[in-house]
Amino acid sequence: MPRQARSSHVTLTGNADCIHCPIRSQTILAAVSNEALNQVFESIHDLSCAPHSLLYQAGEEGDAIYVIRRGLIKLVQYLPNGSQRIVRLLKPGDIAGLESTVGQTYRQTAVALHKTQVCRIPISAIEHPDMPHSQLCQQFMMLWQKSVEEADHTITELCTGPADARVARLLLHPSLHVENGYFMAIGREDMGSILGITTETASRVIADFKRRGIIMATPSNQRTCRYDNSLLRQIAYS
Amino acid sequence: MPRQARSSHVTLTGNADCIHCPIRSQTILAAVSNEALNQVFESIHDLSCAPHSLLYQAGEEGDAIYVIRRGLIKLVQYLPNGSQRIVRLLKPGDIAGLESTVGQTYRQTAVALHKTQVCRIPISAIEHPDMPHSQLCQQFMMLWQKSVEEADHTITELCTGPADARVARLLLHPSLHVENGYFMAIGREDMGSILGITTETASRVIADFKRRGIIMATPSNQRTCRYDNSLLRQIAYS
DNA sequence: CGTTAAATTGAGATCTTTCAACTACGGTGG
DNA sequence: CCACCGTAGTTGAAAGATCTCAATTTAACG
Repeated sequence: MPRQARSSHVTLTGNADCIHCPIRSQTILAAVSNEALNQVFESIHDLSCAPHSLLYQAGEEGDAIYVIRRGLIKLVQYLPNGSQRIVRLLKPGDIAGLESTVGQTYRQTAVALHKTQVCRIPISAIEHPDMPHSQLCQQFMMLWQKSVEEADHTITELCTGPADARVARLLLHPSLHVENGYFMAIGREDMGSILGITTETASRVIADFKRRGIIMATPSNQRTCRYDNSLLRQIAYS
Repeated sequence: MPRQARSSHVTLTGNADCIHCPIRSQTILAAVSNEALNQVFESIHDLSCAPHSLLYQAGEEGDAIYVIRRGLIKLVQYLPNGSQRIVRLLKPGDIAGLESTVGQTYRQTAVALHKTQVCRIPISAIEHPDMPHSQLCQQFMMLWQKSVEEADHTITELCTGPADARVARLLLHPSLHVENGYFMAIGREDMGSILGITTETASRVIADFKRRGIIMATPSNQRTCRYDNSLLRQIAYS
């Protein structure tokens, strides 16, 4: 059963400093000139999200997109029967709430998995007359394409095959990858919601992987885990 | 194991008659004036696809999009281990090969399920200087959004829960819906590939539905089936 | 150090797959 | 016109995987 957010907090860090943003070149704002950016600058905000905090909820009027700068966001969809399913994981560089740019309400609920930093860019900023629409359009197309690809990847890799293969593929997933040989730790319940298996099964598979030495806890950092790439791959792709 | 296409044929019916096309208003060409259309007209072709024929294959250079006019198309993705997974079903009005508009190779293989008619619109036509780029851009955004939504729907509804609920949700899916109370017949193997279950399980569930009177064959038309909407819904959403 | 959430584990019930056999159907060629 | 053949669909039985429910352990945090 879905649990309600408890200590959830989204705090306004302040105005975003897009001009000096180190990852701007990797976002949709890459194509926007400093001059244009100055026009919309004030409406763009830097947010800090505590674990379990909500960026937005499914059904809300979509008035902004969110660029993930740090951490992980899950897009959760609730089913008619009350259970939930995680549809996508968003990592730094990804964008949440794209549907708001085509006038849609948010399709899923966006929840921070870890402590997360995001940039909130209101639709009004995107549609500002000084913004380079044609270039932005190209950028958005690419983002859409990426979303579809990611969703298709979820269907083919994370919803297919036995539980151990799914878990292995999830651990190999780029969103969880931090550096070579390490991945982000992720709760068993979330794991289950992504893979369409129960928490217990996820736990059993992970426990088994640990026993077999395929993954091992990193004592120094609780948030990451070390793994044996080739063994994981073998399990993931029989 | 994936079977190779046998009698597969895609035949060129001739140049498309976009000007008189009855469904043009529902496609991306809605926003294109007759004048602009006349410029690209010759490159747009009307194709007739036999069952099992290929529109394009995964990995091919994407040089056209395909508007489905009649019939059903499946987008199939092959997994490293050789098995296949159907990622999406496309019905009349949908578009296959959108990724070609952003310079990508085709991500999946597009195969006709039944006898199908499509319109092939080359990228060159879309990018023709006389075409209304800004409007087309809007249209494409909506199409992308629809693709993502469809993919997410597949994740949450067709890859989640017990086999009977999945089958029920598939039968209720808009792509299979022909008219109130009827849906398109679909092979058990394809069913399995969409739902992530085996052919046998799909067959058993369908046989069970038939015995319980939830669905019944339509004697007059082998291609469609009648169903009890409320019973199906009950099974689909416990 | 106590409290609470998360993770783990066990055992039995349930569901799905696997493998194999069998049936129904539609076309083909004699 | 009919026997033959291949494909798709169906069914059974046993093995295997996953889920459920419940108990327990571990970790996290004030």
